Amino acid sequence: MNTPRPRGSGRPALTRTDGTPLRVLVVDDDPDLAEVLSGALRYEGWEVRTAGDGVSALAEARELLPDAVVLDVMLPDTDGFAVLRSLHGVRPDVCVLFLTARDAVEDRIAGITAGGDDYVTKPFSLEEVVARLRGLLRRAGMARQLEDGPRLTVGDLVMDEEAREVTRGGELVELSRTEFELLRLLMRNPRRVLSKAQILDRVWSYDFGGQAHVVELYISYLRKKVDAGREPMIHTVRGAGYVLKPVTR
Amino acid sequence: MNTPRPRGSGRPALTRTDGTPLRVLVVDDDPDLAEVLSGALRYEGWEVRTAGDGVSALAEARELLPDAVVLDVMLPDTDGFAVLRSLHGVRPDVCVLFLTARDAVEDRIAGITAGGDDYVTKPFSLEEVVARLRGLLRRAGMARQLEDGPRLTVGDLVMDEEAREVTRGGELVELSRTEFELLRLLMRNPRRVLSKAQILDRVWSYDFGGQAHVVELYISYLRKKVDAGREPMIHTVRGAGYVLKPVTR
DNA sequence: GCAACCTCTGAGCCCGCTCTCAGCGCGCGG
DNA sequence: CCGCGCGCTGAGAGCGGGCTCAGAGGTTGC
Repeated sequence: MNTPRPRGSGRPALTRTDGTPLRVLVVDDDPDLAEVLSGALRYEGWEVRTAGDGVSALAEARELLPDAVVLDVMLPDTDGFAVLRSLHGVRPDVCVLFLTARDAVEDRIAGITAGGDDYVTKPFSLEEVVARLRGLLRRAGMARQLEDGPRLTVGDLVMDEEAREVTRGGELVELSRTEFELLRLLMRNPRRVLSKAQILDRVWSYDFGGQAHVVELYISYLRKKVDAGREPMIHTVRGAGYVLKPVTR
Repeated sequence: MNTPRPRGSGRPALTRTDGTPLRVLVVDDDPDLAEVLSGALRYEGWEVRTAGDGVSALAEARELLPDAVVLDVMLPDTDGFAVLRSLHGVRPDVCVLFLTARDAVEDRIAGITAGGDDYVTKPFSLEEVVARLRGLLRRAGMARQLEDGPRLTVGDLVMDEEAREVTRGGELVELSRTEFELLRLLMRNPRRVLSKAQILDRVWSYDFGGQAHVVELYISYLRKKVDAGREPMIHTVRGAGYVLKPVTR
């Protein structure tokens, strides 16, 4: 069996119920942003294509028949509503994740997302986009691997993404938003060393100007809450980064 | 058995007694509104089609043989009541939910709805449409899952949707209309974090221009009535939204 | 026509979260 | 064994999310 594993991932490719990889179309008029997004999604196992405006998005969509679309609301030509309608015309069950500026007309977003669709405000972190997209797919029951539910488990550490709840050994661990996203990244990459730069890229929004120092800080917060008094699961690899490992005994 | 689960909700798909998904036809001449409605209904597990006028509505109906129809009374070509008559010709037991302007001729509506059908006045909230439609289906005994009755239970919190009655620990909790709808949304998504935007989309009418601030306000109202003095069930997840959870002990 | 209620707006406050800075420990290389 | 630098952590400032109160406008019912 020769399933072409997407580059980089280490994770098995996301596949649909028929075994073919999940397809996503990224639509944004900023080519840099589109590139970053498509890179991250490819890394996650998606088959990705991009478009820069509404018209070419539709053309691509007709050809690709994507399972999901990441769609900037502000496009040079069309408006989000029209694109959405056309997309649903091409494929009624397509999942759409909107990208929108924070103070952009939120009222218009309200309503667009009324179905199963979702949105993320700029500036966003890659982890957030990836997680939302996974959420959409899971709820749509499209991906094989995701059908077991929104649970993430490493050792006795369990994360329920929908309830935003984390427990270790059955005990509830309360986390802030950033702590939660950092831990999610670690849990989705167990036993793999992640550099501070990688972490910064995925957990913090792309326009974050600060130093990699915050990563250390948040790792220390996580340790206090997750490892507190217990056998540590978060390990420092000096000069390389951090790893999350289940306790081996 | 491989029934393709329609997108949405993590709720089981709405199915008819023979196991196939419930079918609904949405008829409205405003394509944006039709899109929003069909999105929401698909999310709820319906198989949806749309039409923009009376003639194509009939054509679609003959093909789809829908279990229910969401029907704007004001159509460009025919009037809603003529469509209704024809629909009943296609399928006598079809459920119809009318959409109508507030000051429309209420007496005519009243006459129609005597037959078991229902109506909602514009502007409406999606939760309202969805709930009414569920009510129709339940009364018609068409959906499998709904046969157990209009009761919604989370912990010691119980909602009777038809009687519009809520009790916590046996004590009656009196709620205003908006409070009721907000709580219903929360109760239909227990243990799942809902963002303020999501809540706004579903509980407030689609033309609501205001800020997400109202959601906070109504959450605080709900807390005073539902959580008053008791172990809290409504929880804030900072930067993410709100969750309703049964008290864990 | 009045009273009660409901809904929403705006302002102000509080507090949790995020991040900066600084100092210290400790591992590692010399 | 010493010194440097990476990593850890405590303190604290600033910010912004979220809560509450007060009140205006609208609607319903008497």
